[in-house]
Amino acid sequence: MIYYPAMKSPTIDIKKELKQKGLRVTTPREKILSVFSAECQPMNAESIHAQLKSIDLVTIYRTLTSFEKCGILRKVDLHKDSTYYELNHHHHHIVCTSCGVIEAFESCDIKKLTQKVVLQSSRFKTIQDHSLEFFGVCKICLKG
Amino acid sequence: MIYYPAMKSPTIDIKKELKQKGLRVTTPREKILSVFSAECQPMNAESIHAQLKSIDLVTIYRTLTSFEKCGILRKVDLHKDSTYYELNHHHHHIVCTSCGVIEAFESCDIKKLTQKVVLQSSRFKTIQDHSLEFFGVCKICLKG
DNA sequence: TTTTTTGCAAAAGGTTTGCAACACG
DNA sequence: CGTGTTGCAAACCTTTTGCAAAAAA
Repeated sequence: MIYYPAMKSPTIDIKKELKQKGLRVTTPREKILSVFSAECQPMNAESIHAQLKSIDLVTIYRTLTSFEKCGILRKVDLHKDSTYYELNHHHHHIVCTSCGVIEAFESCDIKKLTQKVVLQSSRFKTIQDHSLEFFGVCKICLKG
Repeated sequence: MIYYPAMKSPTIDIKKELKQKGLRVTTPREKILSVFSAECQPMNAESIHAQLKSIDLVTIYRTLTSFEKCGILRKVDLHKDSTYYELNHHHHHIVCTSCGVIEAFESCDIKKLTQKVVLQSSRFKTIQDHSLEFFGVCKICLKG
């Protein structure tokens, strides 16, 4: 999966981050968070396991779940078969529906839209989060 | 899954719609499209099968895939375990992260944002589609 | 009649669960 | 020491594939 990030890999104090989120510091958790910190791109359980073969796949699934619950990671929907996670920064993606290349971008000014949506909604008073992904055909595929 | 639609169920000429999209008119396809037309909400293979027990689950999967390819349906990501599809109208959702209730809305003015994104992108010149879902806690859950 | 679609059985792929051994705090 | 976490095996659930029979054009 070719991926063009919107920003450089963040510097994370792994141990500190885990403690802050109320998680015990264990070797698998440190290693898995390190991978996300270094790669800064969406990853599924299998792609992490490929880099950390000594860690059981089951542990990776459990770690991803607990990281998501405590807010370290977030799920991303890229219209792929498995669940992808990434560091919980505010950014979005453009996915090429032909070759699958992904480009990230940070700017996303949908405050106004969010406000409008809340005003129109009878059941929601506030909104915590949103997912926004664009799908198109990249320049290279357009030419081919 | 409680669902509040943004619009009334559309009136669809099932046979015509199938032919228009270049699909053969078969009983399973007519029935499955009827379900979407009547319910007007996101559904997965299992929920359709629950209503159409005489149709094999495999046929439902294959039908959903072909409906998506020809543009009758689109995938929606609701952060659930299975793949949900809905009629390919332009609308979005607010999902309650506590009880799972879903509210749909139609207005979505992100043309400007889309243009901005394309201008900033070095790899994409146009964008065909976007997914936009909001996540929050509904009023009822807030009180509970 | 030719081509596509369906149903059944079986397999595949991703993810979860049970439980004993182990490690963190 | 007590509780949370890991690894292994096995189960589970959703989705896909192969193939012969049935149906559409």
